[in-house]
Amino acid sequence: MDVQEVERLLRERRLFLTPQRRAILEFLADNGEHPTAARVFEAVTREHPVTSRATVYNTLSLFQELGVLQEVNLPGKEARFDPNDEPHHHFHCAQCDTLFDIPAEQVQVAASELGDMQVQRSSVMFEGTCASCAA
Amino acid sequence: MDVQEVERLLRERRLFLTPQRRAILEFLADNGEHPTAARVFEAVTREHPVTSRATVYNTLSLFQELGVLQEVNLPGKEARFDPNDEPHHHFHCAQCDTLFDIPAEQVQVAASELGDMQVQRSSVMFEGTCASCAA
DNA sequence: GTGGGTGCAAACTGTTTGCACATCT
DNA sequence: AGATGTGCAAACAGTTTGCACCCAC
Repeated sequence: MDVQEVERLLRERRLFLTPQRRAILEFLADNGEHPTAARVFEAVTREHPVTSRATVYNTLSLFQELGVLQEVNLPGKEARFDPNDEPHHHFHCAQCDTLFDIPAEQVQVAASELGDMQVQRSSVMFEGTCASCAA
Repeated sequence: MDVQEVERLLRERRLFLTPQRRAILEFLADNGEHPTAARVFEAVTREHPVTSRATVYNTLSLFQELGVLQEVNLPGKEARFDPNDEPHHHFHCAQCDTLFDIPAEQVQVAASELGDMQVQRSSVMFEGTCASCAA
């Protein structure tokens, strides 16, 4: 997720890059931790004490529409947001609940016999125990 | 998901096979539609008019603990429940929102370089347009 | 000036919980 | 009999919505 790129997309749609949006954007841009909406809110209010949850959710939805952000859902967990725009998959550690990115090159998915279904995207979720939990 | 098998697992744990549990079980057993909790509730109350949502949720959780049921989550959607105990993956049609099972044999997932992560399960979610929506 | 955007609080949805009563073995 | 399960309603968490005010262009 690239700040410049998002700025361009916003301009293209005649949408403002407000301070709140910029703050959320900058927080996400260099964040590999798949934060929840609550984490984003917390981080943003640290710099912008007056910010509302609604704005955070609005912005997260907007960024999803712009295609620069993806929502990841796990049963019984809050949604996590994933700003990684390289094609990739995920590994979820059942012990510590961390979500890791797995570069697409490291995973091969091959499907035969999907009939007439048109696949636009495929994502793999690995479940298991991460290195530090295994130790 | 096999009725006999679940009965056995319940007995093993000294748990009752109550009429409600049986009704939920039978509804799920031959159901390939990945129903939501609400759909299960609806179906069960058709035969057992007095049944509570709580019981449905309790039972669905119990069945998950027994390992005969899996929850499938998609962003912004209610949880779906999947009684298919053959290893398989999913195809989600973005148009009609249907969730299809894709037998595991039709999909190959190969991962290299997962480091010390211990993979216990992996599931692939395909997103796209199903045959009837494409027509 | 005018289309967005924002904050706030209330609404909403899906799910969980607490508790008295009922049921299964 | 006694553990387990149930229904009900209230609580809950996360998210969305309505609305009045505000701000960037």
